[in-house]
Amino acid sequence: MAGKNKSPELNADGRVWITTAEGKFIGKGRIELMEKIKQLGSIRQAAAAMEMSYRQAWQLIDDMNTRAKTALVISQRGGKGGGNAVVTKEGQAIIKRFNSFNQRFQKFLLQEAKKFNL
Amino acid sequence: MAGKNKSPELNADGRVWITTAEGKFIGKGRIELMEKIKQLGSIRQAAAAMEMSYRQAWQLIDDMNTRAKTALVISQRGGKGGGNAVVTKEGQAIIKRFNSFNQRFQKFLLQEAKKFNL
DNA sequence: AATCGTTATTCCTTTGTATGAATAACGGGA
DNA sequence: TCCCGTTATTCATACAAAGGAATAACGATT
Repeated sequence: MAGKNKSPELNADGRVWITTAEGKFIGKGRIELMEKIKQLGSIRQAAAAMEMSYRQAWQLIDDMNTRAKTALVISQRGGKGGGNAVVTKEGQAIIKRFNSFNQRFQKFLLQEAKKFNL
Repeated sequence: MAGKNKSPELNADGRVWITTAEGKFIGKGRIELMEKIKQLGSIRQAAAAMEMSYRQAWQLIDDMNTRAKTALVISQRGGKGGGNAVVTKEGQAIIKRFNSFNQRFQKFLLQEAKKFNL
């Protein structure tokens, strides 16, 4: 019965996100999704790139857009290529905002991790 | 009123936890559970105090104990009061460790929140 | 020996979440 | 006009997480 290998080496981890009064608003996943949309110009292709269902991707976008003062992603159907999606400048602003916030958080975690296994 | 707030009341939030090589190990919920056990001396009463099912509480304790190199909570059945549970000194050490880690994180979040609504 | 309240464990049901399928709408281009 | 790939939306289902119920084991106290 080979006993389970105990892992005494502890590490610091965590997640951060941006909230509104209604609760969790934007985290790592939605940021990645918006970045993929910016790259690929399509919700469907962005979802595929993240191995996420189109349905879920669309719901995330929809939730973001309805809660934000100004839409973060604008999409159109029909036309060249069948349709497309673009990240608005408000969307790009919040991407930057979250990423710098998250970068500072990652540095914080690194500092904390050092304190752990002294 | 507050300054030029385009997006209304955005806030910084997040969670931190301690991991082992096997993944997430201890977060806010398990710490609270251990603190309640320390207070009340009983897994069942601790679970009730947190409005958590005994079943889940027991599973959390079991997972913690099997993964830690030394048990964090020791329990006995039978005897005075029907049984009891105590937090070991290793358990108390990790409670302290997490709480100070988390306190520094809360300060970090407060700093970040200030940057949000400039 | 019987009682008591807790720990320890299993089983079944419920609830919540994620996924896939299917379909309509759309508009540029062949 | 028809075709194409995408957006937009609904429906049913599969899977996971969570909870309650039920039961056995335990040992001090009576």
